[in-house]
Amino acid sequence: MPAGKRYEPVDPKQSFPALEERILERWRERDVFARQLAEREGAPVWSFYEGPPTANGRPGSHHVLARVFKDIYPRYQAMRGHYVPRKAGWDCHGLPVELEVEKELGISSKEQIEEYGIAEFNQRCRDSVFRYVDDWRRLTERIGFWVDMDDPYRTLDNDYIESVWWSLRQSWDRDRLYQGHKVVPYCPRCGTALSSHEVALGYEDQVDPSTYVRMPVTDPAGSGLESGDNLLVWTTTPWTLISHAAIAAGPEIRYVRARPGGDDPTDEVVVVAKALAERVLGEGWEELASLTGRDLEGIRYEAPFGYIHGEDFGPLGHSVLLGDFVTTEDGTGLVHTALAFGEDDFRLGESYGMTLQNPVLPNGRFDSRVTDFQGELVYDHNPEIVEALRASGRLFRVVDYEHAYPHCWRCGTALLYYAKSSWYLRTSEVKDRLLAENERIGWHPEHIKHGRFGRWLENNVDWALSRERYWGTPLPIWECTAEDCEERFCAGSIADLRERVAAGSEVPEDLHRPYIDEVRLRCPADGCEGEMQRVVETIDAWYDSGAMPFAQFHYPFENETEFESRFPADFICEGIDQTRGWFYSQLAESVLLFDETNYRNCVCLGLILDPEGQKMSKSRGNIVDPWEVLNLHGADAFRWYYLTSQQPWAGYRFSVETIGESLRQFLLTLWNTYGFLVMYENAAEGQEAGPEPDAAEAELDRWLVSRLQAVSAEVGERLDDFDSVGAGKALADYVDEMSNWYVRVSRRRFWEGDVAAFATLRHCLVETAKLIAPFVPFTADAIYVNLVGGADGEFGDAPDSVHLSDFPEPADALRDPELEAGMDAARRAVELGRAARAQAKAKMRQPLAKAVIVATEEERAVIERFADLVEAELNVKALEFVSEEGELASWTVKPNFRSLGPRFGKDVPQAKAAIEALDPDHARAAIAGEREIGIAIDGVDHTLHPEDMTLAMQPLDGYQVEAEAGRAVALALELDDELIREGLAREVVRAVQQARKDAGLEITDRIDLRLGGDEDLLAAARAHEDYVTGETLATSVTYDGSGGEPIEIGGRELSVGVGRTG
RNA sequence: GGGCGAUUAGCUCAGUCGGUUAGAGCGCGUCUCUGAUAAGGACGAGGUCCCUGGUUCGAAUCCAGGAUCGCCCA
Repeated sequence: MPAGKRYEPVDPKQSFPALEERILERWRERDVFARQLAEREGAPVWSFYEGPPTANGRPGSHHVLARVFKDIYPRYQAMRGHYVPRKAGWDCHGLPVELEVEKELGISSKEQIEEYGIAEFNQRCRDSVFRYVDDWRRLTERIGFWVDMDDPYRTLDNDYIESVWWSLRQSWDRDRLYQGHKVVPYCPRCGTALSSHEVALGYEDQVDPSTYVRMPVTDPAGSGLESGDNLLVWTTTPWTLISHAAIAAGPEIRYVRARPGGDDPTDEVVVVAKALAERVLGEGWEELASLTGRDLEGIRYEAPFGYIHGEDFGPLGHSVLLGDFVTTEDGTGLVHTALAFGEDDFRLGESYGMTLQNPVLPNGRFDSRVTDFQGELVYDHNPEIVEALRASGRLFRVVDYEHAYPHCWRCGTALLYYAKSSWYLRTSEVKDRLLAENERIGWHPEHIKHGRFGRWLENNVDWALSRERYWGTPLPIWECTAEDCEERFCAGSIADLRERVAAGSEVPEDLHRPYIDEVRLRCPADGCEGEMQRVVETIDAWYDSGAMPFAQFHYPFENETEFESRFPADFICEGIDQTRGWFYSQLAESVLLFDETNYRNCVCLGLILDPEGQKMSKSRGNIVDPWEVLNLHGADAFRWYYLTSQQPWAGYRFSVETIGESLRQFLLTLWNTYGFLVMYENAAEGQEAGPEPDAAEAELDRWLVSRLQAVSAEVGERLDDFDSVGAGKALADYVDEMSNWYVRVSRRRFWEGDVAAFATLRHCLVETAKLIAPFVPFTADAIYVNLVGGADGEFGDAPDSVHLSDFPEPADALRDPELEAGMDAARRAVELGRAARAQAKAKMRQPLAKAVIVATEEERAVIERFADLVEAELNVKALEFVSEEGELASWTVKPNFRSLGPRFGKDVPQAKAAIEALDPDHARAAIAGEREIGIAIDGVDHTLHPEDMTLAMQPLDGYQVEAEAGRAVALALELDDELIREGLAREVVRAVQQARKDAGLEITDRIDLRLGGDEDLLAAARAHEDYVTGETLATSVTYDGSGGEPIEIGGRELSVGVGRTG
């Protein structure tokens, strides 16, 4: 460090937003982000995947949260020497985009979209997804998120789509892409399936007939039932009974063969779950036999309606099957199953290989098989169907039942759960691999692994990939249109299409609908002359984003090395709501394609709430606009708040004010410490270079450097573990120690221009700037640039930005744990002394003769190292130690339960009593290992170990002392004339300093001092004239009272006149 | 309805694989210190660690049930 370096003056009233704008400008000018990347090229890659947002809305505070966490760890790892490329991305497809455009156009159905024109509609979608991209860029830069937004991946680009097609073709080749059926919420009026969030919009209460139906057994199949026994089933949608296919029973559920009770007992025999028997059969029901669901499997019975025959469903039609989904929460424990109208029903049928029968047309009306209700809306005829059951003697009971049922949010029609054909990815085939790879992911928080995410994976079902929509990646499957040909083709590249394109057709510029729909291919089947046409579906936009690990590089068509060097990612980070979204889609695709997870660590983020715990939303009007925070407090305050205030997945309750708090507590403290150093270093002219940190002599300096090593180690470990909260805590503690202890007790050394103090504080601040750089990149760089580069910006061999430097490595040689512990003890002694002063109402300015410190021998030794410090802080002339039991203190022995518990177990209370009754002197000797102590419990002798007890000093009653566990400080309160004079002299100094301040003098200005007023004060000032003039930089002093404002000091009057000299 | 999580001071949150006397910051009150500070320090008020049971010598911590809130899913 060159001698006499001058620094840019530091404005103690610095506006952080303005400072950050300056730093941003400097980053731009010097291209710091690009240089950080360039300098690390060739180093080990630390890979980050950016989960793409959609830019069709303005970014909000929750986006700032995500982007701050996406910044800190890559920034840190780059400083750790890794090459950390950060490629931005945009999610462009999907239903939300379409809905937004529909809203703009004032339309709300597929028919209307098609009428409007798919080409025009998609063009509008394309325009809409980048509508706010400039807002995103501005915000991203302003909050200091370093990500390459000049070369982002975009899911709508042809290259991206081609990579997605390649991946689908991979699954196609492995027979993992197939067409199947699925039960979906479906609006029969709009003719479309609804996504889950659309369904959630439309729940309404409605009343349905809660209907219990008898199904007489025809073949007990060895179950122990008899023919004619009635299986009881329950449904709230009687119209589905027409499609009744089977009954599901829970394999572990206990069922009873029983006679109903109630007012009107009959002889009939029914079968229900035992847990529900009383509710269904009434009080007084009679159990005839008990059996499990497993026993019931295979029983055949007569279905309530004959429109569809049992055998039409396959061999198991109209028989009892086992289903894990059956509960005894409601109904009868025997579940009416109609394959086409329920998720569970459908899957049960699938697992038993049943044949789907669906007598309901896509318009919600019965088909010709249902002769009595043909062409009628299904749910209009529940009453007639119930009546028909009554007439045939099958109705056991019917009551009104009110429940929430989903309706179409567009038209209000009650939805059907309806089996539709759809394209699937066979993810269930790789379920075990998904679970195994999940084990390898470092989840933050940990419980996601086996909780929310693990559970979800365990229940994995095949991914319903297709959507009958418009703005999305087209499903690249072509089908032959020839009558008898069932040939299908899955394109894995644009070249695939070019190779097969039929005469008169060509591959379009834009791979989206409707252009891709026009591409016809030659059918490859032997002897088939037909042409192939694309299926109409697009794919789930989640698949797009999940494809980013490879599609962002247009892999495998190019950039193979880039893909490989960055796969898998070391780190991803998104909102916790992505567990079933991006976290899943990526993992599923990577396991399908590469048999490996594509991310090693995942940090989950919670929700942003207002101070009342309400979700922030436009309609509530409680949104915190990120720009408001940025303009008022700055990005670093925002970042620091998010990164350190609490575990990020727990969610945040915040307001603009909350962030001001984090600014004051941390950034301002640091800034002031830094400003203090710069002010004094600039003031000390012609200073020499101070010693290197490893050559510091003063214990305080060595302490601050030692603590720096400890903090560097801690922060590094925490950040390695994605724990910004823990790291931030360590940093905040250190900054507090630096400011409120080191600087405060070292003020005199700075004042006197002690180069060692300058060097130490400068070194520690520069290193601290490096440590905080990933958290608060602006402030960190501001401090670093000034302290290292100085006013003339000469960096020598050092990098010209903190973000180009290496993260501090702790140096064990500079650590001194004993010193740290000693300082701790000294600080505690000071705290106790201050408390004692407050208790005694003895002002700090009044010097006291001595402080008596009660401490053990070991503590005494360490505190004595800092005796001067403690004396100065307590303003006492001397320290005295009491370490023997005596007039001030007594010993007490306390049991250590941690050690006693495992050994004594139930007898701990007795051991406790025995220990507390010990003679303290004996206990001390035992702890010192000088003698053994035995205690007897229930006639058994035990020897106590030294760690079984702790010794504490207890101040004796009757002394004005402050005490905490084992320590105490007492103050001598008697004052003699000399002490009083000294106290008064200090009062005078304080008054003069105030006068200097009021007169607007610089701290280095020399003054002529004129004092007048109370004789005692003047006498005290005279007696300590060197002290008074030295402290106040007075070159001359008179006591004639001429001029100056009178000031009142403890009932005495003092007039102070100050005038700048020369 | 299911899964997951949360519940600790007026507010925002810590609380180390169970150790007996539960902490911090902010806010509030009293005092104090101050030529780095938008600050610092001391003291004080403020707690049924959501409730009920259980396990244990010992529970904010572990288990079960319940309540409330939130997220995800239906």
